[in-house]
Amino acid sequence: MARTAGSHADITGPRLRQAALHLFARHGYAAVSMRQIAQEVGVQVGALYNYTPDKQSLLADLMKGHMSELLESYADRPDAAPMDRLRHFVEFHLRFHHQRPEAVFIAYMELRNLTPENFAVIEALRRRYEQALETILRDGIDSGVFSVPDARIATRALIAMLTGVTTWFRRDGPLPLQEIERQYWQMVRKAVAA
Amino acid sequence: MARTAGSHADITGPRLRQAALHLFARHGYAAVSMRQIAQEVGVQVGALYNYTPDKQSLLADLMKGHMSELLESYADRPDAAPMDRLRHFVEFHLRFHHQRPEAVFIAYMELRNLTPENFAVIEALRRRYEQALETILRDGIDSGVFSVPDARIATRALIAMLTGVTTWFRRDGPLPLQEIERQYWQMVRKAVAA
DNA sequence: GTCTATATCGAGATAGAC
DNA sequence: GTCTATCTCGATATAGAC
Repeated sequence: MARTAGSHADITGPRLRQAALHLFARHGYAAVSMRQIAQEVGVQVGALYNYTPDKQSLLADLMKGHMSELLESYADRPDAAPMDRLRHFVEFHLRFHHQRPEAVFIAYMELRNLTPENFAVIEALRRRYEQALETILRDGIDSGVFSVPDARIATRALIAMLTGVTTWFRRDGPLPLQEIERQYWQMVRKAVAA
Repeated sequence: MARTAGSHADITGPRLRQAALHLFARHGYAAVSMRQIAQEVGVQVGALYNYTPDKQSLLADLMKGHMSELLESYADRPDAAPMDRLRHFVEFHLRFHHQRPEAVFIAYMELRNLTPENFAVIEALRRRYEQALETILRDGIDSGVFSVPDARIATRALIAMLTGVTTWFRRDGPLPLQEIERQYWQMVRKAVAA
């Protein structure tokens, strides 16, 4: 089974995605060139276009992949008590985002650089995720364990707070993730408690 | 007092800053060209360089101006009760940021596009502002009215939550700013209360 | 102070040989 | 599948006339 010299279909694809993720997160989509990405991957520019039709698709695919994975990974427990579901959401959110800081960063920094069509797709996925938290809050309000004037606003406030962790948390910093989880959970719990 | 035909020193300067603010916020620093800015201002590209040595300085000046204004506008009341000071901070933060959504957006989206020297300056200003809130929290912890495990982490959490408002709040939306203030204050107060 | 013209560079993307 | 070479375009920035 002779192969064409220099053929590496199975590894160049993933490497391209990884390099783009890394560079987009670090310098921003608009500031990164296909040439830079090619260098990081270790191929020439032309070769990249075997794996993506253009730069925009590269960004859109990264974001769609991230958001899809987020939604697939999250599993609500509609039968559990709202307080337990909220705690589960907070832990899930912090852990999931902690494991992919670059994808998270891109997902909310590069929305402006999506074409309108791609933006609509990402926005719909993001909205679905927010709905998950909003539902928990509404259920808790209905059963009297939570007290917030507007579940929609509280949802946005909590997600902004939780996602903000990725802007400063460092894996090799003084605090373990578990401690961050504990402290954020305290604040979230108290903020919405009845 | 004859003036050179086409001379508009006094208005082109401010217009340049305004156009850059608007375009950077909308499309991102790296995605905006000096040509676009010139078109928005209503002059040719070359004329812009009478007002800024280069594009980077334009960004840095906008950010420095914003952060300086933020720090100058905020006045703590160190003799007041921590709870009152916290409330004052929350209201100030929401109102100030509400009045300049574009500058706010740039201030935390374009940090990556600053040269290391400019970044250091902005970062120091940002740190000083965070310190203002952190001090309030520490004083409140000392006097027993607040209860959070770590004032530094709580500071970051609260600022992320409050600043997040600018990503979705619209002046012409269904909710007045006053209502937003009320709801966020409730959540902040409860989150850090003893 | 603004204009036109231009120098210099690097961008995204494609063609065709291997 | 990757390479080299290239097309086309637009970027930042500057020079010199008005």
